[in-house]
Amino acid sequence: MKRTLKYAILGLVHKQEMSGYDITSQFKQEIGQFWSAKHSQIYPELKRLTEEKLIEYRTSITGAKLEKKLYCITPKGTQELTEWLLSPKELPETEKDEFMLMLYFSAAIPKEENKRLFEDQIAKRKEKLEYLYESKKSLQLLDKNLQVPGSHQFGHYLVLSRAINREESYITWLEETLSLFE
Amino acid sequence: MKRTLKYAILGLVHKQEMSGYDITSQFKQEIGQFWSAKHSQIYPELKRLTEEKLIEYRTSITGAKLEKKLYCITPKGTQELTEWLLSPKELPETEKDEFMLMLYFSAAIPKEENKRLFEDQIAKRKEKLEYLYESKKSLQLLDKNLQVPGSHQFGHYLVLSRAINREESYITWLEETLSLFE
DNA sequence: ACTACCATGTAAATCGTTACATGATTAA
DNA sequence: TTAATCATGTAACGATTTACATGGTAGT
Repeated sequence: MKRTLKYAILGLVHKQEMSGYDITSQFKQEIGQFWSAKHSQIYPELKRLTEEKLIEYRTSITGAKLEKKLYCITPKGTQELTEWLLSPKELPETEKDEFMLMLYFSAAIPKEENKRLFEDQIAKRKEKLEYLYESKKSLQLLDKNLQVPGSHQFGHYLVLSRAINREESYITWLEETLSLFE
Repeated sequence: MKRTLKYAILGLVHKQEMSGYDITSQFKQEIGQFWSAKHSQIYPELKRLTEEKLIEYRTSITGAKLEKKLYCITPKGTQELTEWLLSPKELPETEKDEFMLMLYFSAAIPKEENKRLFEDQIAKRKEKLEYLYESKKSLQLLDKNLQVPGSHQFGHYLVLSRAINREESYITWLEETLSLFE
């Protein structure tokens, strides 16, 4: 009875009118670091939220025939979104990480293989971090007051900032731990 | 076709003979920070792995009638476990975090409410961190050479160490970000 | 013409949680 | 005797992914 996708969609259409395709695109942007869904999950959820009268849509035509449904939030939807936003969030008991699961059993493989796997993971995380730095740079060009609560892009800033912090601290730990093998 | 639970179970029964109940208990310990499953998912998976001849079991009786099935890994199971351990792990596109999803939309609620939610999250993460520190302390009493690769408890050390790093860096970010609101 | 992208949906399978269901053992 | 823990399973539901399925638009 958590229905987090429901609130993710309500939050997005609260910001502005959006199609299912637009929501799918958003989950490929910054917020996708912390929540996402495939279009095959989004379209049925949009239908359900419409039935629940939390959102509604108008139809817009692009070109000659291409139809899209632009969803916006209803007052009832805003009410439920606000309640969710204000509710304290419990910590998940488990934050799954396949690499760490592997490490837990890594006594079963040779030290050299362990080092190789650490190096591979560090390279991948550094690549992702570079991409996050670039995203933050682009965002800063758009908005000088980025770090001020209430600035237009503050939500974007928060997720990028935390995504960077998450990667940086993971990489630091990987590097420090790899050095134990040397 | 990922079947991560399969490898989690193979890894556990590779360490030592174990019942479904024992596996469930393990997921409530350190490794549960990075992977877990409920018993309702574990028992069917044990059945499946047995059919696939990756594990096998003997029956043991406690007291007068209480039966338990003690599973161990087969050579075929060890083979598949090793292949998985040696394979580089892709980064997940999304590492879900409901608190961060909320923050992305938090422009919709008052600054004071934001601060309250940050403080709540910091308190919860600090409480968890204290528990992790205590676990590490207990582990250090068991094993002086903890931080040496190859030490008996090295797998435990790695997961605890990373769990602590993860909480510490999250808390640091939360505190720094909260200060932007002041 | 062709490619990348826009746009929406459904079906099937898998993964994961909550609830249902039962019974034994151990220590206070 | 009663509560906590040991022990194993299934059923129903919900969440998520992969695959199936179709067609339009815009730029080169």
